[in-house]
Amino acid sequence: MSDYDGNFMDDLSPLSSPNIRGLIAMLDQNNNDRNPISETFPETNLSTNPQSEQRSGCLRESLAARRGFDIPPLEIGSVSPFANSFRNPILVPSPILVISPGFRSPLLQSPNIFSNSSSQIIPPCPIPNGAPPEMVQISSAGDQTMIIPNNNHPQGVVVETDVMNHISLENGCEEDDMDREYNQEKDKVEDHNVVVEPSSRKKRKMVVSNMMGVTRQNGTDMVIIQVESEEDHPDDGFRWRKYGRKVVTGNANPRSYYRCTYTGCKVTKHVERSAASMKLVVATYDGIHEHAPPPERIKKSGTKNQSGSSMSQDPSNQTLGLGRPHYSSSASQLFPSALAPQMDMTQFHFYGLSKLPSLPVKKNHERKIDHVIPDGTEVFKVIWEQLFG
DNA sequence: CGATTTTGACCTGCGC
DNA sequence: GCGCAGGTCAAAATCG
Repeated sequence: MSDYDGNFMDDLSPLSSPNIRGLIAMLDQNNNDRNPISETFPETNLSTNPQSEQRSGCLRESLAARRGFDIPPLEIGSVSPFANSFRNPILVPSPILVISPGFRSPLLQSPNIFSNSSSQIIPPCPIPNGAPPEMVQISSAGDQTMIIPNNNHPQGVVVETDVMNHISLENGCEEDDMDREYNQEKDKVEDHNVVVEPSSRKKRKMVVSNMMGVTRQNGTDMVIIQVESEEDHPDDGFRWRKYGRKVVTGNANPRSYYRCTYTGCKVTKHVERSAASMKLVVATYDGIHEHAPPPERIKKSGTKNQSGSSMSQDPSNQTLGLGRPHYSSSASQLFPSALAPQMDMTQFHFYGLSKLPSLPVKKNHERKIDHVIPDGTEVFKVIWEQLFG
């Protein structure tokens, strides 16, 4: 039996899993004079399109001024060297949070930090004063949001954003007042840089956002994660059986469909290479594992993991880190087990990571990944510092 | 021989 | 009603 099987349930004591309401109350106490994130996050998006930046920027500032806060000016150069490649006004640049091989972050594994969020009304989280736009937003349940200031990360999380392109097309997804206000005004702006037609019910379900987000949608258990991986099916700790493969429109790379092989588990996922970059694998998880990951199979030396179904003894292997955690991972080194926040990432969406309009794929145009998080735990560390630091 | 992948056919929902 | 697209089924093939 693995460490995980033996210990992880013991780590899930109520005290070790402060609920989000409590977390945010703590934040409020520490950040009384700061703007709530729910009002702030539209400004976290950056434009890389000079024209739309000009127009949307004015709108953004106008809206922000009405809300009583300032928006720091954007320096394009501080965002990403390939930000300028997104200039097509009808395309939404994909958010990029590049997670390197070996990613098995507690951020993606702890099951409870935002648990039961759909039924709660959560006060908005504050963010630091003067927070720059280069930040990773973590949001949940529409009214739960965390933002990770990008520049707090020692190596800089790669986040490409485009000004206020947060368009929720979720059927029944509630916009907050500012979003609604913004979208109404945005519609008046010609040549705004997003055109997304909700042409079907499935498409309506998607949320287009150029920011990296972690959000749980009411009534859904879908998570979309994009990672850099050479493997077509990166290890996520669970065992999967492939049951289908399909080429979908907008992506020449086939999508593979997997089902969790655990008896009774109905979690499915599909995995495809990003149309924008062959380096990126987009995994969409549907459902929540109600079981622990199976013990890791012992990989015989010299044999390939034939199934591609995610079992490996090699800690350097690619992981997506969904489901419940192996606390033998670096997570347990970052936090004492009793403090390690619990969050099941199958309860969140990473908006805009896969359901975005296709990016232009240019031959000989290689999108450079200039910053890669060496270990996903760093992402969580940043969140943790924001919450309790 | 069991587990897993492959792949064409089929099903379902949606827009027109 | 038809066509399209996404998702699933299931028999055959493959692998260890």
